[in-house]
Amino acid sequence: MRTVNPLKLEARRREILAAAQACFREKGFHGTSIAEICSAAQISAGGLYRYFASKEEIIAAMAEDERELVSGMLHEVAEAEDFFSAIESLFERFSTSFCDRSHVALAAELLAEAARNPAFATIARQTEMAMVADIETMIRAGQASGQVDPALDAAEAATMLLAAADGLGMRMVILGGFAPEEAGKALRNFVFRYLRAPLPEPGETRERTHVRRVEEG
Amino acid sequence: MRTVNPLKLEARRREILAAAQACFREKGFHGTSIAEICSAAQISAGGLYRYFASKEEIIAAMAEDERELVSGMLHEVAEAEDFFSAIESLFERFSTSFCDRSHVALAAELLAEAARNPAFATIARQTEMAMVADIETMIRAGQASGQVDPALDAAEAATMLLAAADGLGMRMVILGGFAPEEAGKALRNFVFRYLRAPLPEPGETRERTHVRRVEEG
Amino acid sequence: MRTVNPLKLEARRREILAAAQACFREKGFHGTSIAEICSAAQISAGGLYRYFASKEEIIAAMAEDERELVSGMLHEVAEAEDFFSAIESLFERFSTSFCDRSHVALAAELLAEAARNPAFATIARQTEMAMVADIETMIRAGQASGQVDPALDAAEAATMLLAAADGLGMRMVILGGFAPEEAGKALRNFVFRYLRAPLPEPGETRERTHVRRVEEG
Amino acid sequence: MRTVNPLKLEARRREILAAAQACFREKGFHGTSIAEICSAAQISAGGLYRYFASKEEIIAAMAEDERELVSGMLHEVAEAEDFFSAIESLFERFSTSFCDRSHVALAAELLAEAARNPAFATIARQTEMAMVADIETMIRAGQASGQVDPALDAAEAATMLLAAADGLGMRMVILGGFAPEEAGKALRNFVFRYLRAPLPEPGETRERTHVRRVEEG
DNA sequence: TATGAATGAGCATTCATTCAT
DNA sequence: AATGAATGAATGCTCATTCAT
Repeated sequence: MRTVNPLKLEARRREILAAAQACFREKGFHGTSIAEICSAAQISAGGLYRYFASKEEIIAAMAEDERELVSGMLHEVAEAEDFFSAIESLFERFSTSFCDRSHVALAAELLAEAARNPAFATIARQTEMAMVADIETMIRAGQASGQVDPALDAAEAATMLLAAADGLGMRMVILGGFAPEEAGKALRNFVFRYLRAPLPEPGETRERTHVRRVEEG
Repeated sequence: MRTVNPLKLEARRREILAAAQACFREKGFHGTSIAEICSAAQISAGGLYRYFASKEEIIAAMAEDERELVSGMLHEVAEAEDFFSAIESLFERFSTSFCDRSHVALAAELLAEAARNPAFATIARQTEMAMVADIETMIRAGQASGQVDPALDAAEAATMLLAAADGLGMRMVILGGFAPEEAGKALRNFVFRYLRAPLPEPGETRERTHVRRVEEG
Repeated sequence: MRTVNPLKLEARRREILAAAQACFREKGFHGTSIAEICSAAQISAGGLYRYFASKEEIIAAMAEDERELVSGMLHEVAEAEDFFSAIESLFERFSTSFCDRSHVALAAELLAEAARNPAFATIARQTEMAMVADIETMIRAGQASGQVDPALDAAEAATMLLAAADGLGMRMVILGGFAPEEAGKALRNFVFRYLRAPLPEPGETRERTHVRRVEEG
Repeated sequence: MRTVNPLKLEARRREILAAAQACFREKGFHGTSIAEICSAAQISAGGLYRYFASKEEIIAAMAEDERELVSGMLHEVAEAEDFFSAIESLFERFSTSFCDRSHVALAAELLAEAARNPAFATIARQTEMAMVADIETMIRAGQASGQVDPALDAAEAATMLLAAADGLGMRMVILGGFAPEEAGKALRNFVFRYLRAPLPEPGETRERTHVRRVEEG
């Protein structure tokens, strides 16, 4: 008698997911058929349905995978001892992985789907909350160290930061003639201006520890 | 009768477009069938195809309509005599029309489509360029009047602003429990912090014409 | 009050027919839409239906036109005083007008249609009968003059001749690599061999007026 | 189950093809819908498309089937030891299988399609070439045995023979009142007259082995 | 357990024909 | 007499999903 091997099962599941992701990136959710995923994952249609109950579930699982990946990365970044190095590391990741056309296309599609489908909305919300929480932590650290304006609401600022990065990423991909470095510079510029602690009022003698001014324009 | 009536034709076209938009808002591009649009527009399938060559063309026409609407609105706003009143007017519009769930869903879907389909990408690009141009004008006016940091690159700032508004709007809709006023406040807060002219260095005696500080948190 | 001008009506009808024929030649019956014919004939859909009750009727009318043309031509040829010059003239026409790809395509399509549709079959039959009759006349003349074997059934031979020409024409167009001159030569070769009077038996003293031998191979 | 059964697949494919052929024979290519074929083959629309990529491919496959059938038959006939028995066998087949109205209708339609569609043209060309080759062989044998005029170009004669048979078959179907036997007789008459070796000139003493004269008219 | 053949509703699109004007 | 907008049934084809083996 064959015992079910849950590890092998999980491994196969991840293989399918990876294949699906590759397809989705290339052709989008609506442009990818189950048959194509089956081909890519070297599995039969019937077989695939032992791992996922529907196409929607595949998309959702993939989205959740992505969520864990991004969340993990962010969490890691947020644990950097210093606010400054954390934010720098963040920029780097942004330029590195967010520049990919297919990644942004997928994100946009996921967002569009989430706007209609509660199941996806839940996943998106969870991702968002986790990310906001991590960035919020970073910002609070920055506030504690005097690098970030203490008057800012950390949660709001975190959301804002994500929103800006998101919007910029999409513009980068859709507008085409828009280099990743430019986007990176614009984002960095925005972050520092938005978060910066105000200059000390005349007479005050506070250390200038706040986020350094960046060359603009 | 002999005379072709281009007005009536155009009117019918707009009716169909409006019906299509309503369908798309409710169920999305992929969730709406031509038959549904026909039902909504009270026209037969064959009739519809006298006005549009394909479903894609309907979507594109609708997107362009939206483009003209938004561009027009923005242009109007940008022509306000004063930077401050312009930006206030902008916030108001943002809260009023961008709050609509279906509107954002449509925008997200369009974006997702634009990431794959060059025809839509072109439309999106044109919209974006027109909007950036108008906001750039606004920002330059603000820089001239000393309300906006002259060190800022106006075009970059305009793009940034749109990106942030976009990202925020989508978060508002997808995160659900996120009130328009909060989003509005967050956006306003962002804009003023991002655009504000630096405080005069100690010793300088410059009028404090820059964007007033807003209560935060 | 406008009087109906039957001449003008007939003229317009022929214009439409000519336009339709051009379309059919280019794209075939099934590949041509009424709308295309309307475009080509510069007439509205409604207008066209004042002249013809259906698409089928247009095809039929065109076929009948063709019939009259071909019949007329053949009749003219058949009236040549001499069998030999008649048959030569026929070969020339064959090479000239039957070589055209679109002509053969149309003929093939008409034949296919006639095999299913009695209305077309009738037209085809009439054409055929008229042509057979004329060629029969020619052959009889040839028999009278001793150029054609008197033992031949003239009607059968006429049908045979048409069949061979038809089949050869289609092969020429469909097989492609097959020059009109080759086809012409093959046809001529066939006709002379098929029709030729037998050589006089030894001892007979008959003038050698029969169809001259053609160089073969 | 694990094993793919290519035999069963092929069998089902042939079933579908047979059903399609029946439909096409009855109503023609354009008059037969995929739904009708599905009904006849007892298969769903989706199922059918597992075997054929398009309606066109079904027609093409059927045409190729026919090609193999006819080619095979001809090849068999051509291998007869004696020219005379081969040609007799051919006439018999012609009368037997070419007499069928639906068969000729199909052939005519295929020809019409081939005149416009290169894919069909290729198939038609291959069929033709195979048939010509076989008949050419027959004719050469006849020339070797002195039954056929050695002056004839065998390839040309083979084409001519097919053309005549084709044209005659179509006339038979389209003209309606035209019995298979008459057509058969006409064809035989044609073949013998066309192929016959010339009578020996007076003085020559050659055996009269050439094709025997047939009673005419 | 895995296969892949089969399903069948659903889709966008076409087009000969009609008819109010 | 002529227009051209409108019809609507029909078409070829797709694809997520099921199930006998």
